Formats: sequence, structure tokens, C-alpha cells
Amino acid sequence: MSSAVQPDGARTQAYRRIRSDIAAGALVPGSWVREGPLADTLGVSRTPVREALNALAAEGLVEIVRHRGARVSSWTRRDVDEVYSLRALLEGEGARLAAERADAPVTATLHEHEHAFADAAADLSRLRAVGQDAGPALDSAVEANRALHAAVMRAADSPRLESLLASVSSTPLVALAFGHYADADLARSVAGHHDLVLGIEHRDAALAESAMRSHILGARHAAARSATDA
Amino acid sequence: MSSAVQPDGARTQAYRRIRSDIAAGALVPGSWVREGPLADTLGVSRTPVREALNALAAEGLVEIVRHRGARVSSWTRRDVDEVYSLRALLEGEGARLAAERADAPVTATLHEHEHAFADAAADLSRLRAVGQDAGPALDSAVEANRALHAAVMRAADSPRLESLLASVSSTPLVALAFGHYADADLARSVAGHHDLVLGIEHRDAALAESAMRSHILGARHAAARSATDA
DNA sequence: GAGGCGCGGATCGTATGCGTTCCGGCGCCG
DNA sequence: CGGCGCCGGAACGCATACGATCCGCGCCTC
Repeated sequence: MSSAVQPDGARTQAYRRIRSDIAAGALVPGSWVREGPLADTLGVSRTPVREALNALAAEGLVEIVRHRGARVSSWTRRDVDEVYSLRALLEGEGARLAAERADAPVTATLHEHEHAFADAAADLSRLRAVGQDAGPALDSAVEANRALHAAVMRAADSPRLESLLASVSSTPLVALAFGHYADADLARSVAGHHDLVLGIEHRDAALAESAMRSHILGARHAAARSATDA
Repeated sequence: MSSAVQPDGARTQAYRRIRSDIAAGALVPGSWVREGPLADTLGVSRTPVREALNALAAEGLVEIVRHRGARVSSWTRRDVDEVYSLRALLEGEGARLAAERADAPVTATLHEHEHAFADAAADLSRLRAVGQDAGPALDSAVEANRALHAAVMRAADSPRLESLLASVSSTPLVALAFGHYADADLARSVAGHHDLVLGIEHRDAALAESAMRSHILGARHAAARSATDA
């Protein structure tokens, strides 16, 4: 009846909805996510909702207890540290690979890294602009940041690495962290990204990996500030 | 009618079955896994089978195409390399953490690393024994190897790292690789594990990480020999 | 008054049914 | 003779139905 009939299935719809509700804070950690009510809200049946919950459980966003249901995962300080350590490890590796492979079509299935990195440079420019404007367009900074990281992973050209990273980055903490970004943090972030792009463009794997690692490990502290629960 | 009525749900049953069938080679890469027939074979309905397939898809063991079904993933040489690189990265990190945390109860939720590592030493002994006997008890070596790696990850005390590792180790390649182990490989493996345990027991993070990395990166070549498809 | 026990309600886990989508083969047309 | 469109069959995606399991609460016993 609407405009779009079936862009994607009901399952994906449920998945996105629950995910965004968690990220937005509408679903607080520890609260239960009932299948029935959610199905009614979305206008679908319990089956796709159930599958979406299983997918979210696989990513660690919710915990499922047999015959009890699914509840939103709680994040302790230690969990946050763990996630950021792993992100540093994985994204560092991604940056290293990106630097090594930049415009060096060694293996098959590679297309146009250089082109992909033109985008990355554009993202960096956007970040810089926001850094100067300071403040208002923070959403834009978040988006530029996300795009830059995505460009790096694309250049790394390692689907499984990307998948692993998604498993730990899916957390709403990444978004929440930005809410606690001080201006100094933002400046440091921009500078870090500068080194990162520099390292990749000059095929300096050590610089790229190191810059990415410090970028993430630095962000960890900003994130830690937003971890309130035990 | 059997003995056990409900040890665990039908979903887990289906999951294990499909997984082992893939590992055993009963399901060859590229072939389709139909929901209906499998449900009949297992004596359950399509629903739990379907959920099991989704779980396996999340781990990358099968690929699901909408309205077509699930088929066993094919492994190219490049996929194998990628998996082993990631294992080296993750297990290396695990070894590093294990060495850093060995008998140093800094954070909460740590119990008895030292005790956990008594087990690890025992596993190492078993590996050594097999190394000397050479040949016959290769299954025992596989098991000892698995136990040792598990002990390291336990000592690393990082649930998410463990989960990520499972995502890439789930592959049947790990088991297959041992089938192509030459005696020299086995000896190298034992020596590598020796350094690994040494590094952890002496809290030498660099040694532990390095030993684990070379152990895995070495095993990659043995695994590469068993990768036949394009 | 405190603790154990049984009952009712709610929710999940699985089974089954129906509509939709896609593939493979056959006939028609250029 | 080759390419294109239609049609039948099969499998999936989702909806719905039913039985199993667990929690909360009131009652009974000590």
C-alpha cells in the first residue's frame, strides 16, 4: 500500500529497528525485549523478530536466555575497555593492510584502491572543516569519521576482518562516545586521522597502523567517561 | 522414545549436525543445504533448522541468498590466507594478554590463572609425548593442541576476543590442516608451543605473542596445501 | 511470622500452513 | 537456428497455532 513494497524483508526491518532503538537509548541495558509486543509494533509476526534477535545476540547486543527471552546487554567499564582494545587491534591491522595494499594490485578481486582513497581524502577534508568550525556540525563529524574508517577497511580488502570489526563496533558506544567528545578530543582525532591518511597514501604501514591504534585507544577514554553502569 | 528427552533444543541439534557434516566433508562446498529434507532427517520442523542455518551464516560457514537457500561456503586460497592471518592476529593478542595477566589478578572476575595454566602445561606434555611417538596418536595431538589453545584463551580472559576467534576458527580447515601435517611440521608445532608456554609462565608477553603468531603463520602453509578449490 | 509448595499467567520454542519469489524448461518468434 | 517470454514446480519467508517451560504470587504448614 505504501510506496516501497519490499525493499528488504521484515527480518531486516526488525533488525534495524531494534538496533537503532538500542543505540538511541530507547531500550536501556538490562531491560527485556519481548517478541510479541515488538512484532505488533512493527506490524509483522514474531518469526522475523525472533530471527533479528538471534542476529543481534550473535553480535553481542542482546543476551538470550532460553525460555526467558532477550534482554539488552549491560556494559561494564571492563567491557568497554575490552571492546576498544579489540577495535584498536582490528582497525590497526586494517590500516596496516590498507597501507600495504594501497594502489598495489597484487592479488585478485582488487579494483581501484586509489579511487577508493580519493573518497577517504575527501572525508578527511570534511573532518578538518568540522574541526575548525567546532561544535555545531558534530553529526557531520560523526558521519565523516564513520566514512573514513569505512574507506580504510575497504582499502584493506579483507571481508572477514571487516566482519569481525562489525561484531565489536556494532555497539552503540561508538555513537555515545561522541556525545562526550571535548574539543580537545576532536582536535586530536582530526590530527590522528591526518597521520592515518598520510601513512596509507605513502604506503607507510607502521605509521598507518600506529596512527589508527592511537586514534582508537585515545577514543577509549572518551568512551569510558560515558560508561556509567557497573 | 530415546534416552535423553531434551538435553538441549532442536535448534542446537540441527546446528551441530550441519556443522559436523560440513567438517566431515559430507556437505561439499558449493552444494545447497535444503531446509525441508534436513528437517525430515533430523525429525524436527523447518523452523529450528532455519535458525541453525542463520547462525552458521553469521559464522561464515554457509552463505544465504534470499529466496534461494543456503549453500556451503567455498574456500579459495586467498580465504585461507585471510583466516590464518586473522587467527595469528587474534591468538597472538590472546597469548600476549595471557602472559600479561598470568597470576596477576589486576582486574575483577579473575579466578585462578595459575591453576588454569597447570592444565596448559599438561597439554604441552601430551603434545611432546605425541611428538616423540610420532604418527599413530595424531588425533591425540589434535586434541592436545585444541586444549592448549583453549587454555591460553581462558587465561587471556577476554570473552569477546574468544568469540571473535571462534568466528574465524570455526572453519573445518583447522581440522583438515592436520591431515596434511608432515612430521617436520609437528615437531615445529611442538617447539612453538614450548616457547609459548615458556613465555606465558615467565610473563614475557613479547615471546608469548611472537611464538603464537609464528605457530599459526607456520600452520598456514600446511593448511594452504589442503586448499584445492579456486 | 517465615519458609516451602502449588497454581495461574505469560512467554518462549517448535510445528504447520500459505503466499511469494525464483529457477528451469518449453514453445514462439525473429 | 538462436534468443525471448511464458509456465510449472520447488523452495523460501512470513504468519499463525499449539505445547512446554518458567516466573510470580498466594496459600498452607511449621
